[in-house]
Amino acid sequence: MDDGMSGFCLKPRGSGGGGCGSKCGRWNPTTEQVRVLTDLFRSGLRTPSTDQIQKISSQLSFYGKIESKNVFYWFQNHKARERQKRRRVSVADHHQQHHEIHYREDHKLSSTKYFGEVNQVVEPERVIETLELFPLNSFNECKELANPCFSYNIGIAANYQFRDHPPLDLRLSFL
Amino acid sequence: MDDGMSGFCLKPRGSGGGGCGSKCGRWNPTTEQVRVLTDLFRSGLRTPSTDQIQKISSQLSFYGKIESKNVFYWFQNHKARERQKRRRVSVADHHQQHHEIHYREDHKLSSTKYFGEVNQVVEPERVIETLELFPLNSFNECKELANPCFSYNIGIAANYQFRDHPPLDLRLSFL
DNA sequence: GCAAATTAATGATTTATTCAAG
DNA sequence: CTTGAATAAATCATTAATTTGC
Repeated sequence: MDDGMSGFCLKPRGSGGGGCGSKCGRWNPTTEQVRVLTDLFRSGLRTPSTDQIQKISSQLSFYGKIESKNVFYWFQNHKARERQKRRRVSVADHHQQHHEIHYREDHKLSSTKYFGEVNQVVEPERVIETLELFPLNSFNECKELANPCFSYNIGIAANYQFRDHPPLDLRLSFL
Repeated sequence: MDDGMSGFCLKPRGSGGGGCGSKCGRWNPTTEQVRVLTDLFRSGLRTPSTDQIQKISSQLSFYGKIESKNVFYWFQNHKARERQKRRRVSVADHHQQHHEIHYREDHKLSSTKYFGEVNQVVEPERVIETLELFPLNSFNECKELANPCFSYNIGIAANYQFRDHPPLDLRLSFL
C-alpha cells in the first residue's frame, strides 16, 4: 500500500509561499520525505553541503512543503541522536555483557548465563522534549502506547508517570 | 480458548496431549503469562534487562513452563509487531507537535546564505547544543520510524555502507 | 459435533543496520 | 578499514483459530 499518497494531506501548500495554512508551527515531513532522508542517511550522508541541502530540499518539495533548513536540521538531529543513543548504550555497558541470541544451542546452555547481565539502557523521562524537537512525525509509535518510551526500571513506580492506565499490577512489583 | 485450568504446562492442544516434559515444541504462554507480559509492555517496558528478564521469567514460571529466552523473545516480537501495526495504520498521519523549534524565525533569511556557513563552520553545534539540553532519552521507540527498513523501490541499490561519502542511489543522483 | 484443511498469530532465527573502538 | 556490540527488520516455523464437509 502506498502510504505516500494519503500522507500527502500534510499541509496545504496552497497557502502561499511560506504560509502554512492553519499551523505555521514547524515542518511536518511526509512519509515520502522521511523515507528519502533516511535513505540518504543510510547511504552515508551525514553533513550535507549547502549545495546538497538545496538539491535535497528541492527534490523533496515535490512531496510537500519543505525548506532547506528543515533538511539541515533533520540531518543534524538524526546524526546526533544516533550517536547519543549509541553512547548511552555504551555507558550502560559498563559491566557489559551482551545478548547471545543464538538460541539454537541454547537448550544446552543456561539462559540465565546469557541473560546473565544484559543491561538495558536507562531511559530517563525526557519524552516530550525529545519528541518535540524531533522533526519527524515519529510520534505515532509512542503516542498510543500506554507509556510511550520508558523502557527501564518498572519497579520504581515513583519515576513513572502513568498516563492512562493504572499503576503496575502487584504482580509486577517484583521487578 | 484456553480454559486456564491446564495451567502448568503448555496448553494441551495439539499433539502430545499437552505433555511438555519430554518434547516441547515452542513455548506456549498461558493467559496469565500473557497478561503479565502485556501489562509490563503497556507500562512501558520494551527491552528488559537481563535482570528483569530473569525476574519476570521466575515469576511467570508460577503460571507454567517458561524460560528467560521466552521472555526475551516475547518482548522482541511484541515490540516489533506493535510497531509494525502502528506503522501500517499511521504511515500517512501527521502528528503535529506545537513546539517551536529552536530555529529562529528565519523565514526571511536566505537559506542559501544561511546554510552557506552553517555547514562548514559553527552552526551545526547549535543544534547539538539543543540536543544536549534535551537528551534524547526516549529515543528507542521513535527512531525506527524514521528509519524504515522496508523495501522501497529504491531497492537499496546503494546500500554499501559508505560512511564517508555517499554513493547515493538513483533517486539521489541529483546530488 | 468432529476432525481435516486452511488461515491467522506468534514464537524463534537469521540477517542487516548502526556507531564507535581498535 | 575492520571489528565489537547491540538491536531492529525480516524471515522461518509451529501452534491456535477458523472454516468446511460430512
